[in-house]
Amino acid sequence: MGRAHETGGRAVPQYARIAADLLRQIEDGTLPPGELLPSEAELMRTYNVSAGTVRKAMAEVRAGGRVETRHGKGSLVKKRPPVRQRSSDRFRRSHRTKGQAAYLAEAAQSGAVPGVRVLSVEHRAVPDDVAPLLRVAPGTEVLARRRLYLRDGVPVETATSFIPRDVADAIPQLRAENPGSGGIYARFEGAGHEFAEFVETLQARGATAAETEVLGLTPGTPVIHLVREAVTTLGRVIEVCDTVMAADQFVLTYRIPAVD
Amino acid sequence: MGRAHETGGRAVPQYARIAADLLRQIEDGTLPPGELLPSEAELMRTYNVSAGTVRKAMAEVRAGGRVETRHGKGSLVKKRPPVRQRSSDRFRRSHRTKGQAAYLAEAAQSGAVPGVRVLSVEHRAVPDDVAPLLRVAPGTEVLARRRLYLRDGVPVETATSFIPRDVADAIPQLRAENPGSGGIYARFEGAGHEFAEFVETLQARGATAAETEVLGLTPGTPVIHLVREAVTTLGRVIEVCDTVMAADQFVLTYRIPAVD
DNA sequence: CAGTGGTCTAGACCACCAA
DNA sequence: TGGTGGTCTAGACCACTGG
Repeated sequence: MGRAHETGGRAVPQYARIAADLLRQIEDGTLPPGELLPSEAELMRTYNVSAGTVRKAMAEVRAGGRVETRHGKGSLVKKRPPVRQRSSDRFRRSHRTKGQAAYLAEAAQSGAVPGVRVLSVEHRAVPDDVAPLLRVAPGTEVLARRRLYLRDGVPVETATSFIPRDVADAIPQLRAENPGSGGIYARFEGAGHEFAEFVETLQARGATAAETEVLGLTPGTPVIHLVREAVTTLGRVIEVCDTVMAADQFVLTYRIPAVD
Repeated sequence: MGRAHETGGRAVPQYARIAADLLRQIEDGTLPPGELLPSEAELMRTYNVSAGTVRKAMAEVRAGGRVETRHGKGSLVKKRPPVRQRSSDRFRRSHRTKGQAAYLAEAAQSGAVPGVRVLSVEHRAVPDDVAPLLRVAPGTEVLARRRLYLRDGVPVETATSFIPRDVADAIPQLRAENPGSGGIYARFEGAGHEFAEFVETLQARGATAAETEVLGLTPGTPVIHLVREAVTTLGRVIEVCDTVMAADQFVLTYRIPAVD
C-alpha cells in the first residue's frame, strides 16, 4: 500500500510530495532559519511511509541547499542561505595596493570570518586541461599553489593556482606559504606584469567523492567549478586558477559592459 | 555482511566506491560517449550488493552530469558532456543588427539545433525578488515574457523577462509572441533605449520539483539560476530576466577587464 | 515478451550526539 | 542511554523500452 498510483492515482511519488511539503514550509517561514526539521522517524509516522522514502525526500530537500543535516543531531534550516558574494570588481588593483587579496576584499562585505589554509606549494606536471590555457605542452612542470578557503571555520572553496616555471622562478615569494600583502596578484604586478583581463569559465555539477571529502559536503551536493585565466597586457596567461566552490555558499555576479 | 567497515575497515561506503569506479571508467574512456553503462542488475551481481546500494551509486553518477538515464533503456554516457557556451559577448549589438538574438548567436558556435517556445506573454504582478531590481514597488504589474529554450529538441533552459509597464506599453512588439528580428533587445534599442551594461547574478542549486518537471530533469540534478539586469545609459533597469538552466548543458564564460 | 529503471516496504546494524 | 541520521539487505510491484 502507499504506492504513488494507489494513493489517489497521482503520478507524483510520495518522496517528492514530502520534499515539496518541507520546502514549502521553509519557504513560507513555518520552518524558520535555525529551526530543526522533523526527524526522519517522525516523518515516517506523520506521512505513514518507510524509512527509505523519507530518506529520499530528505536527499531532495538537501539538494535545495537551504537545509543542513548533521549526523546524530538532525536537519536544520540554514540561517543565511546564500552567503558569500563573488563579484566582478574583486580584482581591483586598488584592493591589492591596500593589501587586500581578492577573497578578503569580498569577505569584508559579508560579515563572516574568512580564513585560508595553504595546502601545498609545489612543482608538478600541469594538468591536461590547464596546459592549453597556459600555452604550455602537456606534462610541463609548473608551480602549483593549492589552498582551502574557510568561512566561519568551515571549508567553502578549494583553489589551485598554476603558474609557468619561468614566471614563478622570477618571483621567489610565490613559493612561500604566505605570498605577502595583496596576495599573489600583487606580486605579479610588483614583478612588472600588468593585467589586461581575467577570463572566468564556470560550470555547475554534483560534487565528486574527492570534493565531498575536502569540502565536507554531502555526496551529490552541487558545486561550482570555476577556472580563471589571468591575462597580461602582453597577451600572456601567467596564471590559471582552478577552483571548486560549495554552490550553496556563493552568489556570483558579473557586470558585462554593452559593446557593439 | 558487506557493511562498509567490514569489507576492509574502510570508512568509504560501497555506493561511493561503485560510483567512483564508474566515473573513473567514463573519465579514462573505458566507457566511451554513447556507451551503455552496465545495468543495475548487472552491477548488483558484479559488486555483490543489493538494489538500493546500486541505485544510490547511480544517483551519484548522474549527479556528476556525464551520464543520462532513460527509464526502460539504461544509462548512457553523454556524447558532449558540457555543451552550450554562454559567453560575455553574446549581447553584442552587432549580433542584434544582424538579426540574431543572443541565444541564436551562441547556438551558431556549438553546432546543435536550437529552439525557443514562448510559454506566455502576460501582464502580472512582479515577483518580490525582482521588484527591487526593477525599482518598482512590490506587487506592481509588469509585462512578463516566459519562454523555454530547447537544444536538439530537449528543454535546457527557461527564461522569464520582466519589463516595467511604461517601457513595455511604448513597444507593442514586446507583447507579440515573436518580437521580431534581433529579439527584444533590438526592440528596446529601436525605441531609443541605449544599453550601458548587463549585470548577471547567478547561483547553483538542486532543481526544485517544478523545475524538474519543465526541464525534464531528474530530481536533485543541479541547475544554474541566473538573473540578468539590463541597464541603460540613463541608469535605468528596463528588463530583468530570470533564467533557470540545466547545469550540465552549459558552460559560462565571463571576461573581466582589469581595473584600478 | 524479457529486461530495464523507479518507487516502496520492513527490518537490520552502525556511527554520531547529547543529556 | 535514547534519539538521530547513514548504510545495507531482500523482496515486492510498477512503468517504460525494445524486439
